[in-house]
Amino acid sequence: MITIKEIAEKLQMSTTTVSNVIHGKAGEVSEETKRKVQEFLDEVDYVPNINARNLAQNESKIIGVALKARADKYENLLMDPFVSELIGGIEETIRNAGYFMMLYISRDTEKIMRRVSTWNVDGLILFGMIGDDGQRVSTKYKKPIVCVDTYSIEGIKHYTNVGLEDEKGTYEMVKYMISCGHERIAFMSDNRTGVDLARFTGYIKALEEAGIKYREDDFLMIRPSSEEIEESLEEMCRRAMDYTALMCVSDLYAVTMMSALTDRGIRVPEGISIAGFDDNILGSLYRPALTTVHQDVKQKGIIAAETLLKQIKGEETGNQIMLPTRLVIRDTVTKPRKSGLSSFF
Amino acid sequence: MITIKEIAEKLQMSTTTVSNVIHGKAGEVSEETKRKVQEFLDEVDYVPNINARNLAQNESKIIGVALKARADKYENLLMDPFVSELIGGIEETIRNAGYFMMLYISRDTEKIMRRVSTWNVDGLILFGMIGDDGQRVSTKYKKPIVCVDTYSIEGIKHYTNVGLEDEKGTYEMVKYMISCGHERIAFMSDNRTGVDLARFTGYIKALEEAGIKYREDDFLMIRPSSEEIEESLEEMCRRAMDYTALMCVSDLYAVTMMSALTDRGIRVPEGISIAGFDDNILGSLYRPALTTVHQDVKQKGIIAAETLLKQIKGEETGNQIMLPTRLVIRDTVTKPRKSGLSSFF
DNA sequence: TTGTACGCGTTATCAA
DNA sequence: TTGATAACGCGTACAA
Repeated sequence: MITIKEIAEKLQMSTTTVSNVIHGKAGEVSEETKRKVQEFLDEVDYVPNINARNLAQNESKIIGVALKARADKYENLLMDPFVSELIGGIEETIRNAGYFMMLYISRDTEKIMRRVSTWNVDGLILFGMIGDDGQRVSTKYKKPIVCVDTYSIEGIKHYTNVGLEDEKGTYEMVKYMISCGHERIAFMSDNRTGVDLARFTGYIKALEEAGIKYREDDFLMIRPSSEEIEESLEEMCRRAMDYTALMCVSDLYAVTMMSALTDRGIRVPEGISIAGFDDNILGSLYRPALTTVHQDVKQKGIIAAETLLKQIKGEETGNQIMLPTRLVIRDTVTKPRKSGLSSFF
Repeated sequence: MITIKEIAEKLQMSTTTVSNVIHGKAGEVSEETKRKVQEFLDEVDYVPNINARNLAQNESKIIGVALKARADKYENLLMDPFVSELIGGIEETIRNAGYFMMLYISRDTEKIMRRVSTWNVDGLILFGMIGDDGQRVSTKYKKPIVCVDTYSIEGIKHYTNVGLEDEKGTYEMVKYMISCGHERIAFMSDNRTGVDLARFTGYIKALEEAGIKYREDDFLMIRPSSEEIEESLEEMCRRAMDYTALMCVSDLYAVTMMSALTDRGIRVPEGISIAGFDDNILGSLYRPALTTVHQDVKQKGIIAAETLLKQIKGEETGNQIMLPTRLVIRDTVTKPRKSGLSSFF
């Protein structure tokens, strides 16, 4: 690793001159020396020491991306197609803007913050925060922050959330289900906070609007941990049979349920209609193809990164950006079956 | 961001003492001052500046992870479940060892190298390299490198490849197909290099061993770019009908083909048997559940990271690590249909 | 146009 | 047991 100092020595000139050439401060240096330095630079393949540069300039050109994993979900957060697509969008945008991406995953907000502030990253993108996580972060960390899909950011200043019309998405889908003739519609998720809560709210709203009464039983709470999943699926399938349609909080759960139901001899949509949310590869490749609520996840990542870059430049960005959803009608929601499920056994 | 210097000032002592307390050099400092410093440290929530630390110690604690995207595959490389699972394994291992992960994606080896050497990362994990990419990288970049799934690393020194028994995997699967009674078995992939070539070779080997003659037509070359995919799938389905079984190079293609065939009224496995390779969520969730060759992708990531960390510590690691595969027999490979496909129309 | 000298925050050396 | 001081490599204000 050759240093500026060494180069200056070899070339019999000052470090300032070399540095100036490197940074293309053309006016400050003669053509002659410029050429000489440039040649030597190429020859020895000089790469600056980032640590020294960052230390001197007090910036890092690094964007920190911190994912908070939920203990009960996926052992490997990146396996979630949603997460990887999101990161893909972020990475691409950051890279094109000349920044680097530091990826960090943890279940523990404290740990995340400790690590993140160790690296003096120029900005932060947070995903998976719940409750007052966001606030705790933003009081500790004074640089630009953009959150993705966070539903608890009231009253915080330098803080933008990139979210989705979650409520509207399920609202429209459930309304569509009702328009198909369904009256007994269950909702399935693994929790009732944040994004999931918003989607649930849309479901409730559509039911209410149609004069359908919601009972607590209509919420199917799946337990996705690998030890419990089989047992939980068994319960989900049993309970699902009381309904003619099932609104799932994600494509993953929708497809998982279709598989589980198929294994138990229940056909979709003949036995029960199912809708998902996300519109990812899981649902589009499955047969019957999944009727779902579309969101552009990559776009979400791009917007999040762009917003953060703006903030780093000092621009104001507002503190809520809502991306639209769109119904994707495919083959898993049809008219309800006539009678009980008994005909399917 | 409070610094050691400031702390030392406030506490009326030297930076050395503070630094010693931070690093737990217990013997060097009295209990009394140790306690005093520790208290203050907790109070102000001190976090070290990594740039300064790295500068002083001449290391970065960063592992670069460079993914080379193929132009014709996925616009968003991270959407590939394989890639995200791999990265998940790497990230976890790196993090637990106190390192950070820098993620960089590009199609251009030169660009990757330029970026990567700017960051003086302590080591490099490369994925997706083909041909002499690896060599070009390793001549320019003198620090530890670990490649994943690279098939062209002969004669390179500080270089370890973490691969898979690709050939053995398809060999055993095709052998299994043959044992089920299949004689007309096609192979499907989108290229014929690296990993795909190895898997193809296993297929050929199994055919030869059974005395089945391979014709060039038996290789179904899919074109996965989004513009061509529909047309290509049409062709794939048409050509697949000449066979009783299809060995796909990945679960993604296997499931894609099952969907496409289903859409055309061909049932799997009644109409045609299909096997995949990878054993990811796509195949396990699909119904009929996919018969496939299992590989532990997360483990691959873990091994790659562990190997790199060893190299960084100066240990020798050999230059080929081969992970095992395992047949996962589910529902998509059965006995061949009796006659032509006409009975299915 | 070029060079000197200092600061960035930390760790390490060596003297007190 | 503590403290001064010198590195680490780069950028830059200011002097020459």
